[in-house]
Amino acid sequence: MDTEQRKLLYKLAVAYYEDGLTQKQIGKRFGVSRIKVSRLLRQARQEKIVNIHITPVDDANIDLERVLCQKYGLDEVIAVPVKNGQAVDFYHELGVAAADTLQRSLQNKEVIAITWGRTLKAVVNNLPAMTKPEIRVVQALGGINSPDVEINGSELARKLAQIVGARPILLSSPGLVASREIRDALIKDPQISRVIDLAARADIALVGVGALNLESLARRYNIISRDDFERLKARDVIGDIGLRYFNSQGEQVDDELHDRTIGLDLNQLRKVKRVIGVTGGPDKVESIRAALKGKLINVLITDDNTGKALLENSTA
Amino acid sequence: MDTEQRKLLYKLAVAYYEDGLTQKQIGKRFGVSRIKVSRLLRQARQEKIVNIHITPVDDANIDLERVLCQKYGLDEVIAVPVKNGQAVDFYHELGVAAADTLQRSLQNKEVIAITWGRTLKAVVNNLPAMTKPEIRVVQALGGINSPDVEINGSELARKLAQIVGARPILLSSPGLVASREIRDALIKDPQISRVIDLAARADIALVGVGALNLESLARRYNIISRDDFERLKARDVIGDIGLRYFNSQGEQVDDELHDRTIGLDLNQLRKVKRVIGVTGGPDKVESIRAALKGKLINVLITDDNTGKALLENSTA
DNA sequence: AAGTCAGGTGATCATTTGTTCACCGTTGGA
DNA sequence: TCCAACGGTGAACAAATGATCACCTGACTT
Repeated sequence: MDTEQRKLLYKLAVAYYEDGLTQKQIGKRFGVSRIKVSRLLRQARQEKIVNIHITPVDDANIDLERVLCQKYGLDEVIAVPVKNGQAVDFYHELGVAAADTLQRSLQNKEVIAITWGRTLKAVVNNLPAMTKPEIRVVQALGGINSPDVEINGSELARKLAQIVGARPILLSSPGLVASREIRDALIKDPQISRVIDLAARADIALVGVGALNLESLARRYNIISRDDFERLKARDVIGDIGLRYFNSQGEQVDDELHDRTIGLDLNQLRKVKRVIGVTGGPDKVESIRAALKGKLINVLITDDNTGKALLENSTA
Repeated sequence: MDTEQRKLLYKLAVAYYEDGLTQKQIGKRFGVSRIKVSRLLRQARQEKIVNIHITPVDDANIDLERVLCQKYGLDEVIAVPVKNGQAVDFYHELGVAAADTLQRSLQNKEVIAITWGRTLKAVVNNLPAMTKPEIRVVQALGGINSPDVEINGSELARKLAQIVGARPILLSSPGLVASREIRDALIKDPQISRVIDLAARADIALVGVGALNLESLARRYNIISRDDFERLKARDVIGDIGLRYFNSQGEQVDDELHDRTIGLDLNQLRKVKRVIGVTGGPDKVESIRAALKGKLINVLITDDNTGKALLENSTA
């Protein structure tokens, strides 16, 4: 390119980026039409006369997060650094990161749906107190019988609401019942159906991701029976979100369990604009991958080891 | 600042500047309001997380030009490099630079006013041919008797118009007459007054700057008499633009010469949005400085030596 | 010599961005 | 305990910017 031209681009760039003039002002000053200034400035960027450099923060996982974001089409990924695999720290770290992200997402009048699990408990416990009375916290899955009452959906929703200063909206029913008939009966109750409808319209959903294996709480706490477990396995189920089971493509699997579950289903969840999935661990990699493939989650909060594993291709 | 906060700023900056997302999209993705994205991006710039660097062009005068621009509140300054003080090259170089600037300023239907002089001749001679029939070139000062006919305003206006492919509008009168009465009579002629009126409404004025000294063409060609010269000197006149004389503050000086001159006066000139002054040389420094102080010129095209001299403070 | 195609132009319109304002919650002090 | 000042917030508005379109010009082809 012409030296004169380069010089002009330089001058325009200085006027725009350093002196902060508007394109119109620059056009007037240099006797060029406003639109031409716009084009010349673009050219200056293309010609690398203007360089925009972003100082990287010293966090090794930034790249990992970005690549994951792109690979799975996510809105945001946070991969917290976990040196050793210590369990206590692990949940805490995930909880802190998720709490931060959740807090940032809160304005004043959202509807937040929440499921259950150890990770979500950590999220709730790391959230600072707020006063947001117009926010509603909705329990997205019925109650769970577990030794640790604090991971129960009702308890989590209640506590989250309390911390946020919001109104809790709870599901007064179990998450899983013995038969389809019972489920149907419960669902007819407006007290229940209304809550689920509200959860389906949530602005934000805070969910964990379960794996279908012997370590999973659902199995360890006998929430699903051994028969259920085996049957799901046979149907290539790989994990769940809120007891809604999916296969390796993140598709909802048609099983009678589905008809005994009371809570948000996966198709409803997919419609929520911001689904924050907080989860990690070696045994969960494949179920997380499936959930991501199925676009069940928009924001993934996990640890770096899990993140790295997700970058590699599925072994299945 | 918080590391988490820095990380967020980094992510937003990458999304905005590298991935080219809009602030609205980023807000949606990160669960933050659009307006907040705008504020955070500004913060990222303040915190130097985002650095905008402009590659300097290898032209030593860029800084000089910029400083001059600021010091005198000009729109633009071009200081062409002149190693040796060779006269021929000097006018040619100034002409090339001015022609480039003028050309850039031309759209399609401007009115260009032009005065006279050696420098302007060089400008016109370095302009490439164009076809802009809607442009009008107006002679801003009546004719001058000089040995070199090509520096005469009529000739310059005619030639400029021809090269641009535009319509010339000439002043059929001398630039300086013997008495106020003659001037008044000529001015009454609509043929003449209309031209001056048009010049006063010009979009662009192309002018030289004269010094009031013995080297000046006005004196050498005896355009102004020895008496005129001495009288002006006594009135602290320091230079002229188009035979309109001004003092060291660039203010028009009240002298009878003024009433014998036919052409644009300084107050009219000042109203033209884009006055391109093409001029330079050691003997002209102080008169250029005065013209700049008086805001008679918006765009200065000169040589680097003159530019440097203008940076220093007046000796007067 | 006429046609046509590419490149560049400004006008117009739509989008994006920044600014201003009123509001709210918090904090620090009386 | 109350009040006032403050910082932060989004809504509404204004400004700036980018995208699209139709047009023109100049160069090359037929």
